[in-house]
Formats: sequence, structure tokens, C-alpha cells
Amino acid sequence: MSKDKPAIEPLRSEDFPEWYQQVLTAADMAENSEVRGCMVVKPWGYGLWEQIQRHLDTLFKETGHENAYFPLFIPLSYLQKEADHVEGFAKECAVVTHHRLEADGDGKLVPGGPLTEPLIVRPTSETIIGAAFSRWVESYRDLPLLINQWANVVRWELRPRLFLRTAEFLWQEGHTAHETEAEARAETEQMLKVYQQFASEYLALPVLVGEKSENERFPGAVQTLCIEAMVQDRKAVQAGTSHFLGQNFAKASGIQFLSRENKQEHAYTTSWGVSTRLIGTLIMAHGDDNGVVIPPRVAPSQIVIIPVIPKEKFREDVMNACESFAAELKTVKWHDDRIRVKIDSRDQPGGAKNWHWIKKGIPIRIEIGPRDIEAGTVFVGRRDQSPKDKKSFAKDDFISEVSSMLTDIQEILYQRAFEFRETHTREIDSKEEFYKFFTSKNSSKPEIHGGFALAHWDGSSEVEEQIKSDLKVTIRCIPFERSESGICPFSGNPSRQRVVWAKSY
RNA sequence: CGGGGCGUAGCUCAGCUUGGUAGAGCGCUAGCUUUGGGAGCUAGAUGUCGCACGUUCGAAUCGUGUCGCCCCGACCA
Repeated sequence: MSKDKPAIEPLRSEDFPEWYQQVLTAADMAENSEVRGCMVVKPWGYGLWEQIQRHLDTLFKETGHENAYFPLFIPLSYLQKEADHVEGFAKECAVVTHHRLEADGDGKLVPGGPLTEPLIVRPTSETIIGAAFSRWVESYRDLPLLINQWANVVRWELRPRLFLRTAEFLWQEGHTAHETEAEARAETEQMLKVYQQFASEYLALPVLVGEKSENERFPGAVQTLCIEAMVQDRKAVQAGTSHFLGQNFAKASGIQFLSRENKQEHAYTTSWGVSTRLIGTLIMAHGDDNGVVIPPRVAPSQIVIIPVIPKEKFREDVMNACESFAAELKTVKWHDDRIRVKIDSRDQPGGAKNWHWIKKGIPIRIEIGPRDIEAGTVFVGRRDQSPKDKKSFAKDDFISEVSSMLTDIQEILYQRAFEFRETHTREIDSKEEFYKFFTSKNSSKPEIHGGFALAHWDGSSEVEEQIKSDLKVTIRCIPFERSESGICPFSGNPSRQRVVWAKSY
């Protein structure tokens, strides 16, 4: 086997979707289940989710939210209360119509006991949480109500993809109710900022922030804000959304309160969420031809120690040295957390273990063998560098440098993703150039092309829909940071600002 | 729901045209040798050939039906 052979076949540049599948398999993060569209999340993938959960949960609590839990099943009638909401979700709902199984004549089980009202499995919880809020809110003194739930939801997707779009997925959904429109809008913006901060500081993902166009808005929302990331095939991923729902859901669910003026009023509500899609985004943004690359702040383990045992007689000494070095590393703190260290004591050749952890994307690998013990050194490989770029450190030097090394890796990953996005973002002022930008040279097997186009737009859905049907390109967001005004290259009408166009997942 | 493709070992697949009783590589298990860049040798285990019916002395192979999966569209966090 050649020394420079990458671990993943095919390369990203050859077949990005297939590369993504192979990376997930190689990193042992998740697999498709026997139920179409559903995934089994394996420990390394779930460990990443746990880190995401833990940090986000802290950020939610710091901004005053509390966790609660609401039912998986929603009465069908609830979904019908908000007209746009039904239309948005009706086509992808799992419906429960019976409550038991009965044996038929052939010994097969068939559904029995039809329900008087069918239940849907939540695709999102606005309606059922709204019903709870309507009971909880009576006075302006009960507001604001700031609730989050960690849950699974089901959207019966026709084209699933591990982590990016699965029929069942894990997420958090924040739901809040407020006395005034201004307060609810401030909440919507605040949570978007939390997502932006989380994406950049923890996931090392630069994201664009802005507003969705009406076409792309959450069904039932007045305003949808979003964070959008670019991944390495230059497509956009909507990585998180925060919605200002106005009084739409309050009216649908009857969330009313007596105001300071002693009047019955409807509350203003918000909802906001991120999902296991963040994992898919992270993999597609940072992964390379050797597999997953996990930013240290969310890595389930940040360091793996690989014992090198050339002869059986060394085993005990090497294992002891690994244990004691691991213990020492675990006393080091980074970002208020103990460093997460794992020893790979499996009975396998060192080279195989090295590649195993490279594919999983662990930030730092440390080899310790008899020569290191004698010299008081450790042999260190970083996931942001080439697999063969390994360096020897005196043990104590490594201990004192490990924090800054983790910081360095975190920052380099962010910087690479940022530069990638910048390289593939372009201001475009003519229709012709725009169409060229988003058209691949080889239509039967499209090469990686396009990116983010910053172009003027007259604000009409006609233009949006034309471009969507021509190119499968949509407006990903209308940035908060406004550009100069100009002319829409598609209609010739005036445009208030440039918007971000891209193909998306 | 439209268009294309595929169901054979845990995985990737060959065998099917021309019917004769099940194969390869990888993985797995054991032993020995190995281990600082993805180990080698030897010996093993693993299958209702998606399912049903039919043709036949005989079906993975031929026919009919059926179920499932994948890809491309429409829908979408």
C-alpha cells in the first residue's frame, strides 16, 4: 500500500456524495437502518451530538431558557389550526391511526382499535406546545415564557441522507411567548446570535446570518432568520433557524393574557431549532480525503493515546506509561473543561490504529512506545496536518502546550472553512454570468461548481421561482449587513440590496 | 407519484446468456510470527441465491407475479 494513499475512496473531488457516505462508514458514526430514511447513530456520532447538546444547552440556560418535554403525538386537529403550517407539513407527516395489533386468520398481526381522531407524530411542536402555553399563560406576569425541548421529530422525507435529511432526527426546539412584538423579535435575533456563536466558536463553521425570503420561510412564521454554511461541494446548508411567529400561533392556539391595561391580548411567539444536521454539515465542511475532521471543542475525545508495543516484554511498561500520561493530560483544562483523553489498547498494529483515529477525525493522536519512555517524549500527530507530519515532544512540553495546540487546531479549521467560503463567493451583476456560474460543464456527471452568488434581487417571487426551476438555485438568505442598492439582473427592476444565492441541501 | 437500475455470505460483487446441487475479495474466528505508516502465513466459520407460484428428472440461472432497496426528478431542517 502506497504511503500517500488517502483513506477514503473516492476523493471529494471525484464524487462528493459518495465520499460523504464513505466517510461516515469509515468513521463509524452512523448507518442506515432497516426502516427507510431512519438512521442508527453509533457511539462516535452520538458522542459528537452529546457535545453539541451539552454546549448549546449551557448557552440556552445562560439566556434564561428552561427545558421541558412535550408529547411525541399531536392530535391531527391541532395541525389544522394554522393554515400555512398545515400546508407546509401535511405532505410529510407520519400518522397513527390505530392503538393495537390483532391476529388475523393467517396468524399475521394487523392494526386494530381505530382511533377516533388520528394522531400525527410531531414534525415540529408549535401546535402542541402552543396548546400547553395557552393553559400556562393568563397574565402579562406569566411572560415571557422561555422553553426549550430536546426531542426527536419525524418528517417523512422522500430522499433521505444520513444526518442531513432523515425521516426521524434529533433536535432542539425553543418555544417562547412574549408580551410585545419588540420583545419577541429581540428573542428571535438573540437566538440566531447564539446559533451563530455556537457554529463559529464550537463547530468552527463560519456562517452567514440573515433573513429568509418569503418563499423559504417557515410555514406559519412572520419572519425566519437563519444561519447558512457552505460545505466543500460549494452548496449551502441551512444549519439553524430562528422564527418570529407574530401572533399567528398564539391566535391558532389561544395563547392569551390580560395585559397591563387589563385587556385580553394574544402573545407574540418565537421558535428556533438546530438538529443532527449540524453533524452532517460539520463533516462536509471540515472532512478531507482521509475522513472526518472534528473541531476539538466538540470532539467526543480530543486526544487518543496509542500504545506502541514492539515486543511483548514492553507491554506492561508501555501501558503504564500511557495510563499515567493520560491521567496527567486529564488534569489539563481547556475552555473550562477537562481534556477528553482515550487510550486505544486494542490488540492491533500501531499503524492500523493510527488510521482508525485519523478516519474518525480525533484532533490529536499520541504514540507512546519504549523509545519514548526512555527519552521522556511522546510522538504527536495532529488531524489538521498530514498523517505523516508527526512530531516528538518532551512529555512536559506537550502538557504545557496542549491547550494552545487544541486552540490552534480549532482556529485553523475555522480559517480554512472561512477561506473556502470566501474563495467561492462572488458578486454577480449579469444574468448571463449568474447562469454560467451555476451551470456545470458536464451535465451528465456534474463537477463541483458554483458557490455563493451575491446578486441583486427585486424582491419578487417570480424571479426566485424562475431561477429555482432553471438552475435549482435559491435565495439562501438576505444578509443583515446590507450592501449598496442596485438593479436586479433578472428583471431590470430596482433592488434594495444583494442577496445570497446558492444550490442547497 | 413519474423515469432508470439492482436484490447471491457481515460488506463489495462474480456466476445467469447456454439449467446439473454455491464462489471470490474484504471482514470475522483460532494458532504462530508480527507491531514506531493501513501486518504475514496456516487453518476455519458464515448462505432458504428477496419472496411466491409455475416450467423441468433437476432452477441462483427460464416464465409469471409480488415485495424491497438504490439513483434521477417533484417535496424538504
